[in-house]
Order: sequence, then C-alpha cells, then structure tokens
Amino acid sequence: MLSKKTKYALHALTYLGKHREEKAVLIHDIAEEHGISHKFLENILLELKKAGMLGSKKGKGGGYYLIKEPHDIPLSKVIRLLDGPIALLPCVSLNYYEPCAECKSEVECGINKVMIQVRDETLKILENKSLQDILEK
Amino acid sequence: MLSKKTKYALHALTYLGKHREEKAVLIHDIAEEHGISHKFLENILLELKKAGMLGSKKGKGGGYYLIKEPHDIPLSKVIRLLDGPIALLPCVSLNYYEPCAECKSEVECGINKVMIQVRDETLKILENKSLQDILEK
DNA sequence: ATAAACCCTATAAAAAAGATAGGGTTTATA
DNA sequence: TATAAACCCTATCTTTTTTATAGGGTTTAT
Repeated sequence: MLSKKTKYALHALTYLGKHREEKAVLIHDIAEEHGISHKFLENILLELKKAGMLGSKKGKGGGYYLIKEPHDIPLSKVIRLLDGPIALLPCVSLNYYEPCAECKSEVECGINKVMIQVRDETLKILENKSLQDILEK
Repeated sequence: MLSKKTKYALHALTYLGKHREEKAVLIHDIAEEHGISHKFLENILLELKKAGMLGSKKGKGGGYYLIKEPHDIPLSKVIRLLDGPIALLPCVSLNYYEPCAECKSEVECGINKVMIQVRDETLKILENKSLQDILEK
C-alpha cells in the first residue's frame, strides 16, 4: 500500500496542477483542502521540491508551483521518491536493489521470477501514467 | 513490499512442496533451511493451516504438510492472508476495501483510476501464478 | 510414562510511519 | 526599514506496524 506521504504528495501535486494559472499556492490551502497536517505536508513539499518537481517562492505572497508539465511527472517517480521501491521484493527492485536475507540463491528462487513479472507490469503503468492522467481523470 | 511474514510463508510452502513425499515436515527444518526464527515461523504456519492450506500432525513424529495441490494455491491467497491488501490504495482493494480519509470523492479522484489498473494487472499475475509455478521456477 | 511436536495466546522489542516543534531565512509591502 | 507572511531546515516525539520471543497446553508415537 502507498504511504500517506505518497498519497498526500499525489494530492498536493494534483492541487497544484489544478491551480497552475496562479503564481503560487500556499501549503496551508492544500493542507486544508485535504485535511492534512500543515507541517507534515510542508516536509513532503520540500522533498518534492528537492527532487525538482516543484518550485517555490519565499516570503510574503510566496508558495509552491509546478515547474514541469504534468505529463512530465510520471507517477512512478513520485512513488519512488516518497515510498521507495515499487517492486514487491528488494531483490527485484530496479532502484533499490538489496538481496533477500532468507533466500539462498536468487537464481534458484522461484519467487522472484513471479515478482519480476509483477514489477514489470506495474511499472508499465506507473511509468507511463503521469500527473496529467490524474488531472484528466 | 512484501512483509517477512509473507516471504517466510512462501518459502515454507515451497519447502513443503519440495518435500511432498514425506509425511510431515518439522517447523524446525524449514526454519533452519532459511535462517528463520522457529517460533515466528510457527505462528505463520499456524495461520496457513487455519486458512486451509496446510495440514498438520501433532505429537512425536508430527509436522506439517500440504493438503492441496501446489497449483491450487494461488500466490494472491498467500499474500492476502499474511499481508492483507494487494492493491496500492485501500479504496481500490477488492478484499480489504476502505475509503481514503484524505480523498473527498472517489468518483472525482484521478489517483484511484490508475491504481485500479495496477491492481488488475497485478492480480492477473498473482491469481494465476501458484505454488506450482514457484516450484517449477 | 516420556519425549517430541504442534497449538495457542500474550507480551516485548524494534522499526517504520506519521506528526509536531521551533527557530531560520527570504521577501512584499506599508 | 520594520513587519508580517511564507517557505526552509532539522530535530524530536508519538503512534502504529512489524518482527520476535516466551511459556505453557495438548496430542501422540514409542
């Protein structure tokens, strides 16, 4: 399951996407819209900013705004940033690979073979669907 | 990511599948093979048993054994039993549905639409792949 | 009888997730 | 240029979930 962090991030991005004509959107407004803690959301927006998805303007009248076109923000990127691996096993993760402690041999293991299929089908969707698709619904 | 519980369960089932000619396999043997805590694994096997996937024999000379053909144990069932929902969002889970607190309207939300696709593609694999496939590798 | 092995429930420990706190820096504007 | 608004940053606390352990109960082959 996606963490709240990721869900909040997706909702925040959606909100920003819907308010693209505005120069900057306040954390406060996004938080209120979705009933999220202001401070918790702040941390998330900061991460999104560091990852290059958002821009911000400090000071009075400041706020956050998208700096990419919605179709250039794949959902896989958001999920990986906030939640880490998309794969169901560390040993088949493309971005966060780690061996499984309880597994003697990745070559002989039959479990990872299936999980590679799941990973690939999932990525086929999440790498091709973007914020644009969420906005269009 | 799959929890250790689920991973251990899959390894245990695999072990039992490989030792089907034996009448009963000891928890101890499975635990040792994969470096798992005996007692932790015991709880897991108990859950699998209650779910009707395993049989057991008490007393000296007892142990666990499969009571279904490996191809009749879909991976989706094991995962759902130990880990719960397979879907990435509670609001698109078929077996563990719950609304998302931060979401105002499921109809208007664009996020769940994508997650339904992911769920369906994932299930297409996990409901059709079984212990048999893991054993065959 | 005894020892081996599963059965069951409760609790503890560790890790992860979620949330909060508080001050720092920047900037529009009066 | 003082002030208030708003983002920036890091640390800590709380809660929840996951992982693991403990200890005794019951069954059964020998």
